[in-house]
Amino acid sequence: MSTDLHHTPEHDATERPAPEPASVTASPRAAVLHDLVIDWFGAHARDLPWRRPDAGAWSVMVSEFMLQQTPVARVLPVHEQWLARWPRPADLAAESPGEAVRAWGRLGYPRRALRLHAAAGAIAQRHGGEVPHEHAELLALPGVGEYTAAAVASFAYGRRHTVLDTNVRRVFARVVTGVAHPPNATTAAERRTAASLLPADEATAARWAAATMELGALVCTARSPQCGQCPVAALCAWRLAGSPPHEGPPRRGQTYAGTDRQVRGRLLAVLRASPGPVPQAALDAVWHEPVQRARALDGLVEDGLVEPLAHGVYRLPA
DNA sequence: AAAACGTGGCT
DNA sequence: TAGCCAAGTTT
Repeated sequence: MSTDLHHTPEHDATERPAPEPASVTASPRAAVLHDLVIDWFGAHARDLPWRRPDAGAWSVMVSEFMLQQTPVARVLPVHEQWLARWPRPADLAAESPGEAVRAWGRLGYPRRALRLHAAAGAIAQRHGGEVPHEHAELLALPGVGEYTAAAVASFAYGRRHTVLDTNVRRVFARVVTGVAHPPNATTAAERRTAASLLPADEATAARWAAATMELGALVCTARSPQCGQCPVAALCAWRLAGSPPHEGPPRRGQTYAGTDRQVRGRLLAVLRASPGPVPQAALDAVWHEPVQRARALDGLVEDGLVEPLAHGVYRLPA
């Protein structure tokens, strides 16, 4: 079946200080896979602002923060506004965190705005204003986890990293493992698969990362995969197995209505809409239940998303 | 390691 | 309609 797709483990550049193994001979099937997906990418990749030749590392980094759990279509306009307003990390760092939260708009998970603002500050202070090249340095920035560090290093600087996001995980689950969906949490086996398939050549690896992600986003989608358009349908383990349905525990579901998250969202929406401080009464109006409302507001203050002023007045953090 | 953390479009 | 899903990170 697909066993020879992953018989030549290579090292992820995540372990960069260690000597890079001389180009291990990739299996012929892996090489074919690389070519098919990368060629497909060349013909079908979307023209996204953060992928253009003139896009800098900062543009890439802003996009990666915004794209965490948020669809491309919603990110596009906000990303454009951010880059126009804050063309460099130092520009954002010079603003108040509250302005970052306000400009985040309705992208969701506004703590990302706070973390991106803090990351910009760290970049301005510790990295001379330039987005760092090293995976470890990126990982040390607030809001940057394993995925985002690899994505920025790979997409912005062409470095060799396993970029394992939900799209890539799904592509590998199907093409390599032969199942409909990846596990709920990333496993060591998935990391091994990704590492074994990572092209030895740095530039090719970066291209492969973007290409597999795009394939998952456009063709090998979660709901209704377009296998008829897939460049690797002929060697996809899942297809060859007859496209069996998902087995095992139900996929991660999220409840929202009635949760603290919903209340937080409403409270913050009021704060964002107001240019200045907001009286308690305006916040009280968003949710009927006082205990939950107070808990949500406390949480926002705790997170640094809201700043309490004297006598029951609140605002976005200055 | 499980759960919290927003928002909106699609089926 | 109700649930699924979207380039995850943090605690």
